[in-house]
Amino acid sequence: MQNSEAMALSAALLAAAGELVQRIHEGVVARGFEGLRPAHGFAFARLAPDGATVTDLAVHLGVTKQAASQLVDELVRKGYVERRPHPKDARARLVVLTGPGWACTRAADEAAAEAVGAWSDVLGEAEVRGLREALLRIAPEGPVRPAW
Amino acid sequence: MQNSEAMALSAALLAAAGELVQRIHEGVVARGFEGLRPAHGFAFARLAPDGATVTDLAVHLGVTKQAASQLVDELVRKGYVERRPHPKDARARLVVLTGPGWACTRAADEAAAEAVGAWSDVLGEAEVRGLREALLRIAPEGPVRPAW
DNA sequence: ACCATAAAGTCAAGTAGCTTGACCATCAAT
DNA sequence: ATTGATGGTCAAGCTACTTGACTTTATGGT
Repeated sequence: MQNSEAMALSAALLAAAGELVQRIHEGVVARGFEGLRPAHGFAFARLAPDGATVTDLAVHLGVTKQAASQLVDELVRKGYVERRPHPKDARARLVVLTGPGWACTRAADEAAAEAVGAWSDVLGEAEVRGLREALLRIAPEGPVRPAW
Repeated sequence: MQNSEAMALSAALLAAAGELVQRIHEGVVARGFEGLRPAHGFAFARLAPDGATVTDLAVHLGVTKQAASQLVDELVRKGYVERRPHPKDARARLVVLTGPGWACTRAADEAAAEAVGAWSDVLGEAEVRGLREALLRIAPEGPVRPAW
């Protein structure tokens, strides 16, 4: 592997990831959810199954818990999540999605499927599947929110 | 393609891209270049062949020219680039890499080759090649500096 | 040749999202 | 019961970015 090929792969990877995030975000906006940034989507992904604490969210996003708390404030203000008392720990609070929060999560799923579908048209479904599995083997533990 | 699979692909793509950027950055630091952020590397990539104007750089990075100008200021202060008069346009200034700038660029190439080499150990060279070509066909025009 | 418009760059001020630091309430282990 | 660790918030500060205003030089039409 020559250096220039490694750089070409890096650039292609960044371009693909950037374009995907952009398209998902546009799809979400097109479905009527405004005032959100991609970072909020990363948060929704963590909150989706059963909710999470602010600290969980901070770890997931790779930021301080103060930053995660501010992000939750914002989502509460916009009606996408709410803070509920934690069933097992009186210090903690469980942040869960509201109705609009779930709707937005579904919209993001749809937008993602749409964006990836466009790739299937170019590569074919089999190769897209191969792509996903190769990436999963490469970076199973990569940061969710790459910061740079 | 189901929605959940699209999200899995998105997550894997982001994780891989994030990890790659992180590793390249660490490799650059390990080679003795400090005080730099990944964004500077994206700038180097544009400056590498023959230099570029601040406006070129701004377009490449997807930021305002003021932001690009500030970034150049910083790189000048740290000795990685210098501003030279533009040969064809007295308004413009050509930003070019200095010796240390070139050395840092080579270090980044090496670090990238190292990181991608680790992937080859997992996937095999052929599949990594396939990955690169699939990504290039998917997102030839993606943003260099995904912002989120 | 002249003027109007556009483009390259910089200075200055404001902003948004993050950080560090300090603090309180609660948990868990001795 | 005491001590240290953990979840969360408040407050202040930092930094990379933005918008706005301006100067200098290029470009194109008349």
